[in-house]
Amino acid sequence: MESESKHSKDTESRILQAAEKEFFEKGYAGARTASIAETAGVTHAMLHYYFRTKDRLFEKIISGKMGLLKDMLLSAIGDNDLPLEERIRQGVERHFDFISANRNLPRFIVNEITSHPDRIRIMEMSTRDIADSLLKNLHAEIDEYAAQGHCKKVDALMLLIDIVSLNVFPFMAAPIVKGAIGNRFENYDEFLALRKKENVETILNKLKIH
Amino acid sequence: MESESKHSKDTESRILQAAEKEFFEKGYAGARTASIAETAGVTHAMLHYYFRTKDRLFEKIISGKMGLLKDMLLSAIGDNDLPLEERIRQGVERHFDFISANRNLPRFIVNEITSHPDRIRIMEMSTRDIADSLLKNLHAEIDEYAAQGHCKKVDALMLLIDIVSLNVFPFMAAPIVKGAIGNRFENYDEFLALRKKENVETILNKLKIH
DNA sequence: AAACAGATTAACAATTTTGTTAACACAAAG
DNA sequence: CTTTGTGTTAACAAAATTGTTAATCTGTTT
Repeated sequence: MESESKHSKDTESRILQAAEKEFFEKGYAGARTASIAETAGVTHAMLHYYFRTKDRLFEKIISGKMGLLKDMLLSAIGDNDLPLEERIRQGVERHFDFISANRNLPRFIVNEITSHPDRIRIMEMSTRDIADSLLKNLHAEIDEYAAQGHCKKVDALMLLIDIVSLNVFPFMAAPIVKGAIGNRFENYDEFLALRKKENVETILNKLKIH
Repeated sequence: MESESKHSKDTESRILQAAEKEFFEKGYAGARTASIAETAGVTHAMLHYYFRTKDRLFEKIISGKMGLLKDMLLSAIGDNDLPLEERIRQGVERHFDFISANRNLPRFIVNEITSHPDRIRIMEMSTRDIADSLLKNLHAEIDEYAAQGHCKKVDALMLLIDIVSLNVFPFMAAPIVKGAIGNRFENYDEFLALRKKENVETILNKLKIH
Protein backbone atom coordinates (compact mmCIF):
# COMPACT_ATOMS: atom_id res chain seq x y z
CA MET A 1 0.00 0.00 0.00
CA GLU A 2 1.52 3.26 -1.13
CA SER A 3 0.86 6.12 1.21
CA GLU A 4 1.01 8.61 -1.65
CA SER A 5 -2.09 7.24 -3.32
CA LYS A 6 -4.70 9.98 -3.05
CA HIS A 7 -3.76 13.03 -1.10
CA SER A 8 -0.32 13.89 -2.37
CA LYS A 9 0.86 17.46 -2.00
CA ASP A 10 3.40 17.01 -4.77
CA THR A 11 0.80 17.17 -7.51
CA GLU A 12 1.34 20.89 -7.71
CA SER A 13 5.03 20.45 -8.39
CA ARG A 14 4.30 17.54 -10.70
CA ILE A 15 2.08 19.83 -12.74
CA LEU A 16 4.75 22.51 -12.77
CA GLN A 17 7.30 20.02 -13.94
CA ALA A 18 5.06 18.68 -16.68
CA ALA A 19 4.07 22.20 -17.68
CA GLU A 20 7.67 23.27 -18.00
CA LYS A 21 8.37 20.38 -20.30
CA GLU A 22 5.28 21.02 -22.41
CA PHE A 23 5.75 24.77 -22.66
CA PHE A 24 9.45 24.43 -23.45
CA GLU A 25 8.82 21.88 -26.15
CA LYS A 26 5.79 23.36 -27.84
CA GLY A 27 5.65 26.96 -26.74
CA TYR A 28 2.66 28.64 -25.13
CA ALA A 29 0.32 28.29 -28.09
CA GLY A 30 1.24 24.69 -28.82
CA ALA A 31 1.01 23.51 -25.23
CA ARG A 32 -2.19 21.68 -24.23
CA THR A 33 -3.40 21.79 -20.65
CA ALA A 34 -4.78 18.29 -21.06
CA SER A 35 -1.40 17.05 -22.17
CA ILE A 36 0.26 18.70 -19.20
CA ALA A 37 -2.22 17.08 -16.83
CA GLU A 38 -1.74 13.70 -18.44
CA THR A 39 2.04 13.94 -18.14
CA ALA A 40 1.62 14.94 -14.51
CA GLY A 41 -0.73 12.00 -14.00
CA VAL A 42 -3.74 14.00 -12.84
CA THR A 43 -7.00 15.31 -14.22
CA HIS A 44 -6.78 18.58 -16.05
CA ALA A 45 -9.18 20.02 -13.51
CA MET A 46 -6.33 19.94 -11.01
CA LEU A 47 -4.39 22.25 -13.22
CA HIS A 48 -7.13 24.84 -12.91
CA TYR A 49 -7.55 24.11 -9.23
CA TYR A 50 -3.93 25.04 -8.54
CA PHE A 51 -3.32 27.68 -11.17
CA ARG A 52 -6.73 29.02 -12.30
CA THR A 53 -5.80 29.38 -15.96
CA LYS A 54 -3.25 28.25 -18.51
CA ASP A 55 -1.99 31.80 -18.56
CA ARG A 56 -1.25 31.92 -14.86
CA LEU A 57 0.48 28.58 -15.00
CA PHE A 58 2.61 29.88 -17.80
CA GLU A 59 3.50 32.96 -15.80
CA LYS A 60 4.57 30.76 -12.90
CA ILE A 61 6.93 28.90 -15.19
CA ILE A 62 8.21 32.10 -16.72
CA SER A 63 8.95 33.89 -13.49
CA GLY A 64 10.58 30.76 -12.18
CA LYS A 65 12.89 30.49 -15.15
CA MET A 66 13.40 34.19 -15.64
CA GLY A 67 16.40 34.34 -13.39
CA LEU A 68 18.03 31.78 -15.62
CA LEU A 69 18.33 34.30 -18.44
CA LYS A 70 20.21 36.45 -15.99
CA ASP A 71 22.46 33.54 -15.08
CA MET A 72 22.87 32.77 -18.75
CA LEU A 73 24.43 36.15 -19.39
CA LEU A 74 26.30 36.39 -16.11
CA SER A 75 27.82 32.98 -16.55
CA ALA A 76 29.50 34.30 -19.67
CA ILE A 77 32.00 36.24 -17.58
CA GLY A 78 33.85 34.79 -14.63
CA ASP A 79 33.93 36.75 -11.41
CA ASN A 80 37.14 35.76 -9.71
CA ASP A 81 40.58 37.34 -9.81
CA LEU A 82 42.34 35.32 -12.46
CA PRO A 83 44.09 37.00 -15.38
CA LEU A 84 41.62 38.31 -17.93
CA GLU A 85 42.36 35.64 -20.49
CA GLU A 86 41.78 32.90 -17.97
CA ARG A 87 38.62 34.55 -16.70
CA ILE A 88 37.21 34.69 -20.19
CA ARG A 89 38.14 31.09 -20.87
CA GLN A 90 36.34 30.04 -17.70
CA GLY A 91 33.44 32.32 -18.51
CA VAL A 92 32.91 30.89 -21.97
CA GLU A 93 33.10 27.37 -20.63
CA ARG A 94 30.67 28.03 -17.80
CA HIS A 95 28.30 29.72 -20.19
CA PHE A 96 28.46 26.79 -22.55
CA ASP A 97 27.85 24.34 -19.72
CA PHE A 98 24.95 26.38 -18.43
CA ILE A 99 23.19 26.32 -21.77
CA SER A 100 24.02 22.66 -22.12
CA ALA A 101 22.16 22.07 -18.87
CA ASN A 102 19.16 24.13 -20.09
CA ARG A 103 19.13 23.17 -23.72
CA ASN A 104 15.79 24.50 -24.80
CA LEU A 105 15.70 27.55 -22.59
CA PRO A 106 17.13 29.95 -25.19
CA ARG A 107 14.70 28.89 -27.90
CA PHE A 108 11.79 29.09 -25.49
CA ILE A 109 12.67 32.57 -24.29
CA VAL A 110 13.29 33.91 -27.75
CA ASN A 111 10.04 32.47 -28.99
CA GLU A 112 7.84 33.78 -26.25
CA ILE A 113 9.48 37.17 -26.47
CA THR A 114 8.83 37.47 -30.18
CA SER A 115 5.27 36.17 -30.12
CA HIS A 116 4.22 38.04 -26.96
CA PRO A 117 6.36 41.17 -27.03
CA ASP A 118 4.19 42.88 -24.44
CA ARG A 119 4.09 40.07 -21.93
CA ILE A 120 7.79 40.08 -21.32
CA ARG A 121 8.95 43.61 -21.88
CA ILE A 122 10.18 43.50 -18.31
CA MET A 123 12.78 41.04 -19.43
CA GLU A 124 14.12 43.38 -22.04
CA MET A 125 14.78 45.91 -19.33
CA SER A 126 16.41 43.48 -16.96
CA THR A 127 18.52 42.09 -19.77
CA ARG A 128 19.70 45.60 -20.40
CA ASP A 129 20.59 46.18 -16.77
CA ILE A 130 22.51 42.94 -16.54
CA ALA A 131 24.35 43.57 -19.75
CA ASP A 132 25.16 47.12 -18.70
CA SER A 133 26.76 46.26 -15.39
CA LEU A 134 28.49 43.30 -16.96
CA LEU A 135 29.91 45.31 -19.82
CA LYS A 136 31.04 48.24 -17.71
CA ASN A 137 33.44 45.98 -15.81
CA LEU A 138 34.53 43.97 -18.79
CA HIS A 139 35.09 47.03 -20.92
CA ALA A 140 37.31 48.65 -18.31
CA GLU A 141 39.31 45.48 -17.83
CA ILE A 142 39.91 44.93 -21.50
CA ASP A 143 41.04 48.52 -21.89
CA GLU A 144 43.42 48.14 -18.98
CA TYR A 145 44.91 44.92 -20.32
CA ALA A 146 45.14 46.39 -23.79
CA ALA A 147 46.95 49.46 -22.45
CA GLN A 148 49.47 47.11 -20.85
CA GLY A 149 49.95 45.45 -24.21
CA HIS A 150 48.55 42.14 -23.04
CA CYS A 151 45.69 41.93 -25.50
CA LYS A 152 43.99 43.63 -28.38
CA LYS A 153 41.49 46.35 -27.59
CA VAL A 154 38.26 44.64 -28.58
CA ASP A 155 34.78 45.96 -27.95
CA ALA A 156 33.31 44.29 -24.88
CA LEU A 157 29.75 44.29 -26.21
CA MET A 158 30.78 42.62 -29.44
CA LEU A 159 32.80 40.08 -27.51
CA LEU A 160 29.83 39.25 -25.30
CA ILE A 161 27.59 38.78 -28.30
CA ASP A 162 30.25 36.60 -29.92
CA ILE A 163 30.28 34.38 -26.87
CA VAL A 164 26.54 34.04 -26.64
CA SER A 165 26.13 33.54 -30.39
CA LEU A 166 28.70 30.78 -30.62
CA ASN A 167 27.55 29.00 -27.48
CA VAL A 168 23.81 29.21 -28.02
CA PHE A 169 23.62 28.20 -31.65
CA PRO A 170 24.62 24.52 -31.45
CA PHE A 171 21.82 23.99 -28.91
CA MET A 172 19.18 26.26 -30.36
CA ALA A 173 19.61 24.89 -33.87
CA ALA A 174 20.57 21.41 -32.74
CA PRO A 175 18.44 19.48 -35.27
CA ILE A 176 19.93 21.37 -38.19
CA VAL A 177 23.48 21.17 -36.93
CA LYS A 178 22.96 17.47 -36.35
CA GLY A 179 22.01 17.17 -39.98
CA ALA A 180 25.03 19.14 -41.10
CA ILE A 181 27.63 17.16 -39.14
CA GLY A 182 26.18 13.92 -40.48
CA ASN A 183 28.14 10.91 -39.29
CA ARG A 184 31.38 12.72 -38.53
CA PHE A 185 30.81 12.13 -34.80
CA GLU A 186 29.66 9.22 -32.71
CA ASN A 187 26.94 11.28 -31.09
CA TYR A 188 26.01 14.90 -30.69
CA ASP A 189 27.55 15.29 -27.25
CA GLU A 190 30.90 14.34 -28.65
CA PHE A 191 30.57 17.12 -31.18
CA LEU A 192 29.50 19.52 -28.44
CA ALA A 193 32.63 18.78 -26.42
CA LEU A 194 34.77 19.76 -29.40
CA ARG A 195 32.60 22.73 -30.12
CA LYS A 196 33.09 24.03 -26.61
CA LYS A 197 36.87 24.01 -27.04
CA GLU A 198 36.55 25.59 -30.45
CA ASN A 199 34.44 28.43 -29.09
CA VAL A 200 36.92 29.17 -26.33
CA GLU A 201 39.71 29.35 -28.88
CA THR A 202 37.68 31.53 -31.23
CA ILE A 203 37.01 34.03 -28.48
CA LEU A 204 40.53 34.08 -27.09
CA ASN A 205 41.85 34.38 -30.61
CA LYS A 206 40.09 37.71 -30.91
CA LEU A 207 42.07 38.99 -27.93
CA LYS A 208 45.46 37.73 -29.04
CA ILE A 209 47.89 40.25 -30.49
CA HIS A 210 49.40 39.36 -33.83
CA MET B 1 -7.98 29.07 -70.22
CA GLU B 2 -5.05 31.25 -69.20
CA SER B 3 -7.35 33.67 -67.42
CA GLU B 4 -7.34 32.01 -64.03
CA SER B 5 -8.50 34.84 -61.81
CA LYS B 6 -12.06 35.70 -62.58
CA HIS B 7 -12.89 38.22 -59.94
CA SER B 8 -10.59 39.97 -57.53
CA LYS B 9 -6.83 40.13 -57.90
CA ASP B 10 -5.01 37.02 -56.93
CA THR B 11 -6.50 36.23 -53.55
CA GLU B 12 -4.69 32.95 -53.48
CA SER B 13 -1.30 34.63 -53.38
CA ARG B 14 -2.58 37.20 -50.94
CA ILE B 15 -3.54 34.39 -48.61
CA LEU B 16 -0.17 32.76 -49.08
CA GLN B 17 1.54 36.02 -48.30
CA ALA B 18 -0.53 36.62 -45.18
CA ALA B 19 -0.09 33.00 -44.12
CA GLU B 20 3.66 33.23 -44.43
CA LYS B 21 3.70 36.26 -42.20
CA GLU B 22 1.41 34.67 -39.63
CA PHE B 23 3.17 31.31 -39.57
CA PHE B 24 6.60 32.90 -39.39
CA GLU B 25 5.61 35.18 -36.56
CA LYS B 26 3.59 32.80 -34.42
CA GLY B 27 4.49 29.32 -35.59
CA TYR B 28 2.03 26.69 -36.71
CA ALA B 29 0.23 26.32 -33.40
CA GLY B 30 -0.01 30.03 -32.74
CA ALA B 31 -1.21 30.97 -36.20
CA ARG B 32 -4.96 31.60 -36.59
CA THR B 33 -6.66 30.97 -39.91
CA ALA B 34 -9.06 33.81 -39.21
CA SER B 35 -6.14 36.15 -38.64
CA ILE B 36 -4.54 35.05 -41.89
CA ALA B 37 -7.78 35.66 -43.78
CA GLU B 38 -8.21 39.05 -42.18
CA THR B 39 -4.68 40.08 -43.10
CA ALA B 40 -5.32 38.89 -46.64
CA GLY B 41 -8.57 40.86 -46.69
CA VAL B 42 -10.88 37.94 -47.39
CA THR B 43 -13.24 35.66 -45.54
CA HIS B 44 -11.62 32.73 -43.83
CA ALA B 45 -13.76 30.47 -45.98
CA MET B 46 -11.56 31.40 -48.90
CA LEU B 47 -8.62 29.94 -47.10
CA HIS B 48 -10.34 26.58 -47.04
CA TYR B 49 -11.59 27.00 -50.57
CA TYR B 50 -8.04 27.34 -51.87
CA PHE B 51 -6.14 25.13 -49.43
CA ARG B 52 -8.66 22.77 -47.80
CA THR B 53 -7.07 22.87 -44.37
CA LYS B 54 -4.67 24.86 -42.24
CA ASP B 55 -2.28 21.94 -42.49
CA ARG B 56 -2.17 21.96 -46.28
CA LEU B 57 -1.69 25.70 -46.34
CA PHE B 58 1.20 25.29 -43.96
CA GLU B 59 2.76 22.64 -46.15
CA LYS B 60 2.52 24.97 -49.13
CA ILE B 61 4.44 27.61 -47.22
CA ILE B 62 7.00 25.10 -45.99
CA SER B 63 7.78 23.58 -49.37
CA GLY B 64 7.95 27.03 -50.88
CA LYS B 65 10.47 28.27 -48.34
CA MET B 66 12.40 25.06 -48.01
CA GLY B 67 14.83 25.96 -50.76
CA LEU B 68 15.74 29.02 -48.73
CA LEU B 69 17.43 26.92 -46.09
CA LYS B 70 19.56 25.56 -48.88
CA ASP B 71 20.36 29.06 -50.05
CA MET B 72 21.07 30.08 -46.49
CA LEU B 73 23.86 27.56 -46.21
CA LEU B 74 25.13 27.93 -49.75
CA SER B 75 25.32 31.68 -49.44
CA ALA B 76 27.86 31.19 -46.67
CA ILE B 77 30.53 30.28 -49.19
CA GLY B 78 31.20 32.23 -52.36
CA ASP B 79 31.48 30.33 -55.59
CA ASN B 80 33.76 32.41 -57.76
CA ASP B 81 37.51 32.27 -58.25
CA LEU B 82 38.78 34.91 -55.86
CA PRO B 83 41.47 34.11 -53.31
CA LEU B 84 40.12 32.05 -50.43
CA GLU B 85 40.19 34.87 -47.93
CA GLU B 86 38.23 37.11 -50.25
CA ARG B 87 35.78 34.34 -51.04
CA ILE B 88 35.10 33.79 -47.37
CA ARG B 89 34.69 37.50 -46.75
CA GLN B 90 32.14 37.67 -49.56
CA GLY B 91 30.49 34.49 -48.36
CA VAL B 92 30.03 35.72 -44.83
CA GLU B 93 28.65 39.01 -46.06
CA ARG B 94 26.23 37.38 -48.48
CA HIS B 95 25.11 34.99 -45.79
CA PHE B 96 24.52 37.85 -43.40
CA ASP B 97 22.56 39.77 -46.03
CA PHE B 98 20.49 36.74 -46.88
CA ILE B 99 19.40 36.26 -43.29
CA SER B 100 18.83 39.97 -42.99
CA ALA B 101 16.38 39.69 -45.87
CA ASN B 102 14.64 36.70 -44.23
CA ARG B 103 14.87 37.69 -40.60
CA ASN B 104 12.51 35.23 -39.03
CA LEU B 105 13.20 32.30 -41.30
CA PRO B 106 15.82 30.70 -39.04
CA ARG B 107 13.65 30.84 -35.94
CA PHE B 108 10.68 29.52 -37.85
CA ILE B 109 12.57 26.57 -39.29
CA VAL B 110 14.19 25.66 -36.01
CA ASN B 111 10.86 25.85 -34.23
CA GLU B 112 8.90 23.73 -36.62
CA ILE B 113 11.68 21.20 -36.77
CA THR B 114 11.75 20.78 -33.01
CA SER B 115 8.01 20.70 -32.49
CA HIS B 116 7.22 18.49 -35.53
CA PRO B 117 10.36 16.39 -35.89
CA ASP B 118 8.64 13.90 -38.17
CA ARG B 119 7.09 16.39 -40.53
CA ILE B 120 10.40 17.77 -41.71
CA ARG B 121 12.89 14.95 -41.46
CA ILE B 122 13.46 15.39 -45.17
CA MET B 123 15.12 18.67 -44.40
CA GLU B 124 17.65 17.07 -42.12
CA MET B 125 18.75 14.90 -45.01
CA SER B 126 18.95 17.69 -47.53
CA THR B 127 20.82 19.87 -45.04
CA ARG B 128 23.32 17.06 -44.73
CA ASP B 129 23.75 16.75 -48.47
CA ILE B 130 24.27 20.46 -48.91
CA ALA B 131 26.71 20.69 -46.04
CA ASP B 132 28.61 17.68 -47.31
CA SER B 133 29.21 18.97 -50.82
CA LEU B 134 29.94 22.43 -49.47
CA LEU B 135 32.44 21.20 -46.93
CA LYS B 136 34.24 18.86 -49.27
CA ASN B 137 35.28 21.77 -51.45
CA LEU B 138 35.98 24.17 -48.63
CA HIS B 139 37.99 21.63 -46.71
CA ALA B 140 40.21 20.88 -49.70
CA GLU B 141 40.75 24.55 -50.39
CA ILE B 142 41.68 25.41 -46.84
CA ASP B 143 44.15 22.54 -46.75
CA GLU B 144 45.70 23.71 -49.98
CA TYR B 145 46.06 27.29 -48.80
CA ALA B 146 47.38 26.14 -45.47
CA ALA B 147 49.98 23.95 -47.18
CA GLN B 148 51.13 27.03 -49.09
CA GLY B 149 51.48 28.86 -45.80
CA HIS B 150 48.73 31.33 -46.62
CA CYS B 151 46.45 30.52 -43.72
CA LYS B 152 46.01 28.40 -40.65
CA LYS B 153 44.63 24.90 -41.12
CA VAL B 154 41.21 25.28 -39.58
CA ASP B 155 38.42 22.73 -39.68
CA ALA B 156 35.96 23.59 -42.43
CA LEU B 157 32.93 22.28 -40.54
CA MET B 158 33.74 24.33 -37.47
CA LEU B 159 34.31 27.38 -39.62
CA LEU B 160 30.95 26.94 -41.30
CA ILE B 161 29.20 26.63 -37.96
CA ASP B 162 31.05 29.70 -36.73
CA ILE B 163 29.74 31.67 -39.67
CA VAL B 164 26.17 30.56 -39.28
CA SER B 165 26.21 30.99 -35.49
CA LEU B 166 27.53 34.52 -35.60
CA ASN B 167 25.31 35.62 -38.46
CA VAL B 168 22.08 34.04 -37.33
CA PHE B 169 22.09 35.00 -33.68
CA PRO B 170 21.58 38.78 -33.94
CA PHE B 171 18.43 38.11 -35.96
CA MET B 172 17.12 35.06 -34.17
CA ALA B 173 17.56 36.62 -30.74
CA ALA B 174 16.93 40.17 -31.90
CA PRO B 175 14.67 41.22 -29.01
CA ILE B 176 17.21 40.12 -26.43
CA VAL B 177 20.17 41.63 -28.23
CA LYS B 178 18.19 44.84 -28.60
CA GLY B 179 17.79 44.86 -24.85
CA ALA B 180 21.47 44.23 -24.31
CA ILE B 181 22.75 46.98 -26.59
CA GLY B 182 20.43 49.47 -24.94
CA ASN B 183 20.88 52.95 -26.34
CA ARG B 184 24.39 52.49 -27.66
CA PHE B 185 23.07 52.70 -31.24
CA GLU B 186 20.56 54.87 -33.02
CA ASN B 187 18.61 51.90 -34.24
CA TYR B 188 19.08 48.18 -34.60
CA ASP B 189 20.06 48.29 -38.25
CA GLU B 190 22.99 50.50 -37.39
CA PHE B 191 24.15 47.88 -34.93
CA LEU B 192 23.64 45.17 -37.52
CA ALA B 193 25.88 46.95 -39.99
CA LEU B 194 28.69 46.96 -37.45
CA ARG B 195 27.95 43.43 -36.46
CA LYS B 196 28.32 42.30 -40.05
CA LYS B 197 31.82 43.76 -40.24
CA GLU B 198 32.69 42.29 -36.86
CA ASN B 199 31.62 38.83 -37.95
CA VAL B 200 33.72 39.00 -41.11
CA GLU B 201 36.74 39.97 -39.04
CA THR B 202 36.10 37.27 -36.47
CA ILE B 203 35.98 34.60 -39.14
CA LEU B 204 38.98 35.85 -41.10
CA ASN B 205 40.89 36.20 -37.84
CA LYS B 206 40.59 32.46 -37.37
CA LEU B 207 42.42 31.93 -40.66
CA LYS B 208 45.21 34.42 -40.08
CA ILE B 209 48.62 33.09 -39.11
CA HIS B 210 50.20 34.64 -36.04
C1' DA C 1 -29.24 37.11 -73.15
C1' DA C 2 -28.95 32.51 -71.04
C1' DA C 3 -26.09 29.30 -69.34
C1' DC C 4 -22.03 28.37 -67.09
C1' DA C 5 -18.10 28.07 -63.94
C1' DG C 6 -15.25 29.59 -60.76
C1' DA C 7 -14.89 33.00 -56.82
C1' DT C 8 -16.92 34.91 -52.66
C1' DT C 9 -19.59 35.44 -48.64
C1' DA C 10 -22.30 34.68 -44.48
C1' DA C 11 -24.19 31.65 -41.70
C1' DC C 12 -23.73 27.37 -39.74
C1' DA C 13 -21.66 22.96 -37.95
C1' DA C 14 -17.88 20.25 -35.88
C1' DT C 15 -14.00 19.93 -33.25
C1' DT C 16 -10.74 21.20 -30.04
C1' DT C 17 -9.37 23.39 -25.96
C1' DT C 18 -10.05 25.84 -21.90
C1' DG C 19 -12.52 26.61 -17.77
C1' DT C 20 -16.30 25.37 -14.08
C1' DT C 21 -19.15 22.87 -10.92
C1' DA C 22 -20.96 19.77 -7.92
C1' DA C 23 -20.26 15.58 -5.78
C1' DC C 24 -16.94 12.61 -3.59
C1' DA C 25 -12.64 10.97 -0.74
C1' DC C 26 -9.82 11.19 2.95
C1' DA C 27 -7.10 12.73 6.67
C1' DA C 28 -7.03 15.34 10.74
C1' DA C 29 -9.19 17.88 14.44
C1' DG C 30 -12.96 18.48 17.74
C1' DC D 1 -17.89 9.36 14.99
C1' DT D 2 -19.07 13.53 13.21
C1' DT D 3 -17.24 17.68 11.33
C1' DT D 4 -14.28 20.18 8.53
C1' DG D 5 -11.25 21.46 5.01
C1' DT D 6 -8.53 20.43 1.28
C1' DG D 7 -7.52 17.47 -2.65
C1' DT D 8 -9.64 14.91 -6.39
C1' DT D 9 -12.55 13.45 -10.02
C1' DA D 10 -15.97 13.17 -13.74
C1' DA D 11 -19.16 15.36 -16.12
C1' DC D 12 -20.50 19.52 -17.91
C1' DA D 13 -20.33 24.31 -19.93
C1' DA D 14 -18.09 27.96 -22.49
C1' DA D 15 -15.04 29.71 -25.60
C1' DA D 16 -12.18 29.55 -29.34
C1' DT D 17 -10.83 27.60 -33.72
C1' DT D 18 -11.26 24.99 -37.71
C1' DG D 19 -14.00 23.31 -41.38
C1' DT D 20 -18.53 23.14 -44.44
C1' DT D 21 -22.56 24.43 -47.09
C1' DA D 22 -25.75 26.71 -49.71
C1' DA D 23 -26.75 30.79 -51.77
C1' DT D 24 -24.88 34.77 -54.38
C1' DC D 25 -22.00 37.35 -57.35
C1' DT D 26 -19.23 38.18 -61.54
C1' DG D 27 -17.05 37.56 -65.56
C1' DT D 28 -16.90 34.38 -69.65
C1' DT D 29 -18.80 31.51 -73.16
C1' DT D 30 -22.22 30.13 -76.48
